[in-house]
Amino acid sequence: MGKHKDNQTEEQILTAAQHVFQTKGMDGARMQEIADKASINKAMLHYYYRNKRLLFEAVFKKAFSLLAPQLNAILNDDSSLEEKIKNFTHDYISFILKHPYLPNFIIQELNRNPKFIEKIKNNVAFPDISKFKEQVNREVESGTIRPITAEQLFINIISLNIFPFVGSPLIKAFTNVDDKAYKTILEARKKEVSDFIINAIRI
Amino acid sequence: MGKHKDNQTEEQILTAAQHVFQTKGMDGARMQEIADKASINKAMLHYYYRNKRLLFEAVFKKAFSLLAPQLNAILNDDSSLEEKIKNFTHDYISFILKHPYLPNFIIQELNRNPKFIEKIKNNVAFPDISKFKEQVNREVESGTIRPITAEQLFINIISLNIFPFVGSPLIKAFTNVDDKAYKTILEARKKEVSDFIINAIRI
DNA sequence: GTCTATAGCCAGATAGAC
DNA sequence: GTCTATCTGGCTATAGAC
Repeated sequence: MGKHKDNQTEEQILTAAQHVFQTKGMDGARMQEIADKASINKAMLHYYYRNKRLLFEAVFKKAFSLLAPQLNAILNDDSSLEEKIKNFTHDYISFILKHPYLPNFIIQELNRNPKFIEKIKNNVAFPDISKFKEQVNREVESGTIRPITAEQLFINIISLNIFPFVGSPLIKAFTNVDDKAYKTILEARKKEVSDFIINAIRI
Repeated sequence: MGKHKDNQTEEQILTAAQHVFQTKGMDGARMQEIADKASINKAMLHYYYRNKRLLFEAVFKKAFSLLAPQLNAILNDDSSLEEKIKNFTHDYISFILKHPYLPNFIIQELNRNPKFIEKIKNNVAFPDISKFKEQVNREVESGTIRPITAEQLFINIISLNIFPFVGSPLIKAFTNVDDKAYKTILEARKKEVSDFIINAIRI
């Protein structure tokens, strides 16, 4: 960003690239398709981002930096655990309903290249679990929730929130619901998920 | 299968293809790499499977037909709901620990091409949720578990089971654990997940 | 900054000998 | 059935005019 005079073209490219990479993946994406979507020609892509890999990384970093703040909400604020779970599931599902492609994109590309996460750690605000960990441990010790490690609870929370988006084709097929009905189910999960978790850890 | 005289070569190819497709995906996989892994040459791949797409589909169907029976365990047997959840989470996590690449492969390729599931439905035993649905509804009506729709419970169960594998690079990074420690966490989930679910739905 | 034309490479697929 | 050699197309990337 800011290296060139015309930020508008740069943004156009990034938006087009985002769309193509997120639906086709790094290997399946075609520079020509990105150029067409951005209403420019291939040469411009290279002029602005040098090569396909760098363009991809720009898209990935942008996508990741949209997701990270969402996670920090549950990890690093001062509300009670129950409050946090309620707010997080509601906000997170609302957010992903607006960007349904995001979680799958991130996960797919991290699985393709796990080392990639190291590059990201240096570039975007990276969530930190330590505060959440202390909070969970405190509540377990004081007996206000059932015994559970912070890691397991964290995994449960993000599994229940993220998987319904990542695994949607699978779930739709198994439950035999169409796109519209599935959207309704996801909407209901804004409340359903927090109820489920809170019941699970309540004494 | 069975179209050629030499089933051994066919199996060799399928195993090699499985490995390459599951780590690189359809677009990232190279026929040359598959040939090398199978200790044959590229021409043989085409002789046995005609083209890349058909080879991929053979691999995908085989992978899917490994997963489907696992799901039927929770959907279509006669044990109690609590029993089912216990058995399923334990067996499923044990199974995936042996095939950790499987869920991500299935999900990744279904997201890349959602229509693909239609082809699968005709070829492999496909899980059916209707029996599970009746069972959950009965238990909710009789007041033995908290009110929840069968679809939401089903989504919760498979989310808690599958996501920790699919999202492992992400979770490892957030929780700051290495591969070995993560394996331990997954082992613990054989019990952790069913406890969590049963607490969540218990009155 | 933006374009057209093209270089250069690589991967999937096939021909044809054995 | 198995191999080597090769075709063909498509894709990233660049050269160079404007």
